[in-house]
Amino acid sequence: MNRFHLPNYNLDITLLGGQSFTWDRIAPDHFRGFTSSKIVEIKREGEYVYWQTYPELDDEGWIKRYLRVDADKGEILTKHVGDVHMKAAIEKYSGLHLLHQDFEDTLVSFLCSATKSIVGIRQCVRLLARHYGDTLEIDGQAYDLFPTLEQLADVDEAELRKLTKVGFRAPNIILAARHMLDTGLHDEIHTYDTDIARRELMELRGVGDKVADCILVYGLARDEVTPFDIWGKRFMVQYYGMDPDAKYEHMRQYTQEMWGDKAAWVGQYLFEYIREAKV
DNA sequence: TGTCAGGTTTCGG
DNA sequence: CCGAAACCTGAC
Repeated sequence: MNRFHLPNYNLDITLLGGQSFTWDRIAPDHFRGFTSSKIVEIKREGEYVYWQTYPELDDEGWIKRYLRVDADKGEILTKHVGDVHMKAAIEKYSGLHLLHQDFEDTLVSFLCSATKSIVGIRQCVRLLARHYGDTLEIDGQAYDLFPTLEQLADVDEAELRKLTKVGFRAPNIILAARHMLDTGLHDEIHTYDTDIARRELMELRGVGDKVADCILVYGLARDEVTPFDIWGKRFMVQYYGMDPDAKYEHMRQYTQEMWGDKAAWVGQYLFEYIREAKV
């Protein structure tokens, strides 16, 4: 396997937290994940990570982008460590990092997420991969890949519901896949300003404020965005005295003022922190 | 068994 | 605009 130096990067909380749903811990500090194009293996030993990509081997550019190894987390965190809640979150999860996943996979993953727990979303994406994704054979072992937009655009809705537990989200997934292929948005959106990208995403059925913001952060690496789910609302209320009835747009404004272009990082830390705290 | 999730849409006021 | 109910499914 390949390796590079990657200190202070917690694979557990980063790969298995609320960002991605396609990673499994196959041994302590050892993970395997799937995307629509790759099976990936990552293992930590000390300050190094050992890794391999399949079927294209040694795709260092891809993995460094996915893990965002170039993001200067030190600068991001020292800037906000003066905040008492962030200080506690950083002490507990100093190795938490943001991921930059494939846009298409992120879109479909978060279309599955509405009113589902992390466990439920993980089940959904595995069933999607099992039934609709390609299979990749590595050392005689078969692995499922995340389905592509082309594959999802062609599925039968009734069959999708029956096979995958996506339930009422089934038509949203199919329509989103077709919309992307019809318009080319999945290629173009990478170049759009964040507000324009959000507006385009929210045109999709099944994409509201929160899902759009998740896709912006985890699939397009827009660091100025904080997605607000129930946990995000909780930390805004409990830590920053926000009115429990505050509207999404109001919370967005407030975090923009507090955290600016690092809002996604701060939000991710507080999210993992309050979620673990179980309130 | 019943309730409620890491939401969004739709419908009624 | 704003609040409330319905929606699939699994977990508690």
